[in-house]
Amino acid sequence: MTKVDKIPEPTIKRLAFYSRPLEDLLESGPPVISSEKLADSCGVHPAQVRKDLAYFGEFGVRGVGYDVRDLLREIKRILATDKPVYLCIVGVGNLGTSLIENENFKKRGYRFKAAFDSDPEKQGEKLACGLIIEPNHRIREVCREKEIEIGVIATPPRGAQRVCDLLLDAGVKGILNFAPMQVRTTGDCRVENVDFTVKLENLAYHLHRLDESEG
Amino acid sequence: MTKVDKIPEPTIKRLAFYSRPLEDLLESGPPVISSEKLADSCGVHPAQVRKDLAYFGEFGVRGVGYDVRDLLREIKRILATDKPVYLCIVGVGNLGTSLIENENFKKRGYRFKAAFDSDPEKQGEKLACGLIIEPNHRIREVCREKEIEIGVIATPPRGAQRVCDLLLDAGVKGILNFAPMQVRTTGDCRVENVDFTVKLENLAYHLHRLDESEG
DNA sequence: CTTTTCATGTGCAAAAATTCACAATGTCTT
DNA sequence: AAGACATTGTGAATTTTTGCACATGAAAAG
Ligand SMILES: NC(=O)c1ccc[n+]([C@@H]2O[C@H](COP(=O)([O-])OP(=O)(O)OC[C@H]3O[C@@H](n4cnc5c(N)ncnc54)[C@H](O)[C@@H]3O)[C@@H](O)[C@H]2O)c1
Ligand SMILES: NC(=O)c1ccc[n+]([C@@H]2O[C@H](COP(=O)([O-])OP(=O)(O)OC[C@H]3O[C@@H](n4cnc5c(N)ncnc54)[C@H](O)[C@@H]3O)[C@@H](O)[C@H]2O)c1
Repeated sequence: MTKVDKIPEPTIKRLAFYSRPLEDLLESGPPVISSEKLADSCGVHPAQVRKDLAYFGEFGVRGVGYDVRDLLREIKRILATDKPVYLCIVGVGNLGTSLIENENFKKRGYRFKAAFDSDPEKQGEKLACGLIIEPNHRIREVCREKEIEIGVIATPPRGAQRVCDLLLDAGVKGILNFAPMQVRTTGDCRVENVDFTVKLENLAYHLHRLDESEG
Repeated sequence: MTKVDKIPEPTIKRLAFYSRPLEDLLESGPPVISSEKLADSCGVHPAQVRKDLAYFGEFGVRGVGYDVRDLLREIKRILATDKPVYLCIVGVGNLGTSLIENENFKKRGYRFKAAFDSDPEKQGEKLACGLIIEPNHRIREVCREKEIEIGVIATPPRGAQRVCDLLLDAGVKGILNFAPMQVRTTGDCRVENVDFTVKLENLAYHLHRLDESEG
């Protein structure tokens, strides 16, 4: 299907990145874009864009560029977001609620099909989206029943590993972890960690470097 | 100060990563840790840990390992998070509120010193942390007055670039951007983007790959 | 005091990722 | 129809990052 066996990990990240400006262009913009323009709006090198896309096929027209609509469709197909992806969330606190209510996920085909929380006070509560918060012991059954592929962890770090184990047991194939700790999984479940403080520490480091090189 | 001019970007990211298990160990664990153990709990290679740390000095003891307390202090010093870092947030919606209320930031020395929102309904509202939501036109004055170094953007993507420009004008040196779009800055202000859907798309891609290789 | 043990720090090799540079190939103009 | 032009797709060169392997040095054991 693809030109090489193993696609570089950074390429996958960038594909998702490319789709943002393409979505904007689709609504209001020229129907065609060059690798240079696309690279510009994503802050990468034009050759990088071409090489990334070339792993999966020849989507462009020489001398012209890429058809915005076609390219976006191809990228979505590659990333497997052309069909809905079913999610569940564990931990319906501040962050969890804001994730569920966020329109961005739905727009991109990610659907929350279930929500779990260990707090008995919250169980049974009906969310704006219509979901009812269920207890943790239902994770296995509900995930299997609703064919949930990805679990989102939005609990405090203390409970994260236990929740992770429950999700593994429920057969999810991917976990998006917001708790600031490393969770262990088996080989056939992939974890992506989202840690804002890592990004902040990155900023703090470079701010400081800037001061030094100035002085 | 450091052994080479340019520290690899991945090294900085990992330093932030290393600090989390160290914080846990500090509370309850042995006072010394080996590069192997530390690497294990972060999912990286032991030699990587040693090399990353070696850029900044010799923090370990041969035959023994690293003193947890010392190492954590060194890492915090390197990342410039040994002193408080002042933040402001623009866009106090679902996500913004959950960020402000999150204890994790405070624990690591990040302090929200101001909050802004363009919605007149929200302006003047007092948050749980004591901050009062101010209008955007106050960004410049307040940021300069309170010596805010980093701005957090939590507005819808449409307004993000405008907000970014205001923050630049206010003299912030770093921006943490949660809006799913690329914002443009001048050279002396660094941007870090947080985009959950990129991570989700990553997961979706690999889920699909897994299916393929199985079939 | 000497030997053994253990884990660091690091030069070097390998692997991965990025960028260059240009032939290939399409469109537009005359 | 031919030439000018623009931009892709890609092999090669370069840069960056990772991992190996072992000398080095500190502590513990004998
Ligand atoms: N809020 C943020 O902006 C933010 C930012 C970065 C990281 N995080 C991380 O995300 C996680 C959630 O943050 P939050 O602000 O929503 O916290 P929160 O305290 O508001 O919500 C946590 C929720 O998880 C539930 N919970 C606790 N243990 C559970 C378990 N074992 N199983 C199921 N549910 C459980 C609680 O009942 C609560 O509803 C934390 O780990 C936090 O560090 C949050
Ligand atoms: N909520 C999430 O979990 C989540 C996840 C991923 C990304 N995001 C992104 O984060 C951003 C905020 O998300 P949210 O869920 O909090 O949205 P929200 O609609 O709840 O809040 C947005 C807030 O920004 C304010 N605002 C709008 N334009 C502004 C401007 N120009 N200046 C100042 N304030 C302005 C609004 O008044 C509102 O209070 C969005 O870009 C969203 O895509 C959110």
